[in-house]
Amino acid sequence: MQERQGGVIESRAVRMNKTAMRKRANLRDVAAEAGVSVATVSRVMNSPATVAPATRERVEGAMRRLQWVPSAAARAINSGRTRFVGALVPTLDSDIFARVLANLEQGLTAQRLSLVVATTDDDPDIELAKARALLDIGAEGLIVSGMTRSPDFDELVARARLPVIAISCHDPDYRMPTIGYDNHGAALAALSHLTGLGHRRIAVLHGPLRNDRTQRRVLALQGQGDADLTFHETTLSTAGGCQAVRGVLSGRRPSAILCLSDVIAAGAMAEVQRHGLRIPDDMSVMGLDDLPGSAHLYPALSTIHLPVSRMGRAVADALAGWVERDEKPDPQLLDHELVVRASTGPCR
Amino acid sequence: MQERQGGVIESRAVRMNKTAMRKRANLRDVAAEAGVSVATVSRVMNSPATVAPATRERVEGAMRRLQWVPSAAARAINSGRTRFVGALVPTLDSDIFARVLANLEQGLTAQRLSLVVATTDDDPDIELAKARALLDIGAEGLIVSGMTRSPDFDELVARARLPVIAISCHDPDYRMPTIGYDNHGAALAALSHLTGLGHRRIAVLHGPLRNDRTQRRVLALQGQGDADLTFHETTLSTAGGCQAVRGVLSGRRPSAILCLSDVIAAGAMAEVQRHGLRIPDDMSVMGLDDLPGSAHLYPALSTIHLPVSRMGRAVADALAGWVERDEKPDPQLLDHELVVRASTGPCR
DNA sequence: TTGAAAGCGCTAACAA
DNA sequence: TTGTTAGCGCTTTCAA
Repeated sequence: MQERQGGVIESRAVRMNKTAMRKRANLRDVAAEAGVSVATVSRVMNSPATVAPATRERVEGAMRRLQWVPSAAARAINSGRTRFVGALVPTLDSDIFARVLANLEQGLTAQRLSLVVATTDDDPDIELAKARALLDIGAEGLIVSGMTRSPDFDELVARARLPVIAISCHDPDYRMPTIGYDNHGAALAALSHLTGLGHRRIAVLHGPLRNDRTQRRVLALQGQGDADLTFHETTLSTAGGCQAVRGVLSGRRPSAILCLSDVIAAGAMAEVQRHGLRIPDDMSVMGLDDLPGSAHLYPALSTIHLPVSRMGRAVADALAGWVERDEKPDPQLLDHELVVRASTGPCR
Repeated sequence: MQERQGGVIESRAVRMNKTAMRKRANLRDVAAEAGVSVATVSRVMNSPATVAPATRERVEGAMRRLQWVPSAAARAINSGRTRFVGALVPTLDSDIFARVLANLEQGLTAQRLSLVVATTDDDPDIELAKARALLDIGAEGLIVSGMTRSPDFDELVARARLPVIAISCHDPDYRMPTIGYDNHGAALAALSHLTGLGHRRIAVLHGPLRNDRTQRRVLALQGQGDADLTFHETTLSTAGGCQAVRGVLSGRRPSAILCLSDVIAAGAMAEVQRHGLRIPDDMSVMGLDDLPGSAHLYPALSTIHLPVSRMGRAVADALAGWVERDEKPDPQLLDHELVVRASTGPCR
């Protein structure tokens, strides 16, 4: 079959001068075209200094003529590296994950790693399926959101001995390193800002409870007996905030609305104002996230700042270190911070 | 070296029963463990029906015991497929791209393709570098934004014979298929909504001109002599909108503000209201994009709806068809649409 | 139903 | 400075 192989190369080279080649050239084709061995071609790629200039030029000419592009798969099979990791996030359609991913991608790029994204819609089964798909295509590490996993997920990553980091949450005892903030504490901080202003009757608006970060925030508040809280679940969107506020205002009116996500708060504020109420005079509105836009709403939204950009960079470094140098990172807690702006005021 | 090979397998298998294996198991290890040939193991993976149940079970047991995970690279080298494509977008930190990518990812998933994302910050050189990186790791196709390319980009994709689609724009004569909307027409539609309401003195707020989509929108308006337009470049953010409005209101006051992106409009509306002006009575504000949140701002933003979700799905189908079945897609123009809400009113 | 063996495109050890 | 060649882990004929 050496014969056959030779024949194929020959016919390719011949055809090439007339019309488009039907197949991508490989190292052997380039070597044949340049009249050198495959090793020399490989050297031109990987250690050009060890190749005589004249030879190198001949090889480079051949590469150009054959429009040769190295095969990533072949390189990967030798190096054992694919140089990309996967991120499993609930949705891409959210300012908060966009910001995490933006920073993550930048941090990974600095380490010459690429980022594959996959969305889970907060469904552990989808997460599992997409994790499988990511492993199938060769992801060297994974980022997951929160701490709700499918049972099979753990077996999967254990088998593959895969670096995995959970983000947007914090729990040093979780079976994989977490890098994130304290959702429980952040929710409490938001509430105590309102109670500190004298608010007692407070409507709490939050997204779907199947998201465990949302769940933690809600649970944190449910433990607080000193305030009169009513909880309203809605979709994680401005539309959800609007809708929930319509419900809130149709009943016994609270003096403040605590939104456990800024997107919801944005919708809530708009709807409150559409009802002719002034913020914060007639109604205080508090958020939680601190999206880039929240400072520039009208009125500017008081909220809890979550360090998502910092988180993105931290995760990039942590995962890169794990993947590249086998350094398993420690769990990392990033502080949240109260940001008082114009949407909250004293109860009256 | 057959000896050596055998010896290594042996020692691995032996060690495995005592302590963790130092290396990931491969097909040969599994075959040896199960007492079958590598071909049989491969069949268990790819066409289980052709393997005797008893044999299959033995093999599956061996896979489990050795915690075997197939190598993506080895599979890729045989199939010539990596099953992922790359998207090059200016930024992830924007509602608009988040929404495109969300739909893109969903569409690709349906075709069993994964999505690698890379950000370019609207810089052709960064785009080129990241395109190289994506090819290096084996992307089978690329999505780029707009029509500004580095000269070397074309050579790169030509050499790799790589399917590439340009999005967020429309030009049937562009050297690669475009799937997107008519930025020129959308800007004109926004303007004519305002002029139709009687507005003549209009401040136009827009993002950085190095983005060619923004540039098209601006150029479209600059050709319009019948209105008195002043242009204000700012950052593509709510903060940018706020800041630009401060400049606008310090000069001769227009009766309307036309923002060529909704994010800018959101900031602009907030700042206008902070100056004590009512929208639309004292000032009309018009957007362009129609972000999910724009309908739920206060007041609800009049804007031009760009079909970004539809675009995401269309691109997914087009690129999948190209990559999987070599069907090069035709350019595709998606219609924009005027959405009149509460932020615009008659000039007075 | 199974196995032997030839590749896939590249890297790297070793020889010349 | 260059070439020969044995792998990397898998798929896929072809034979048995």
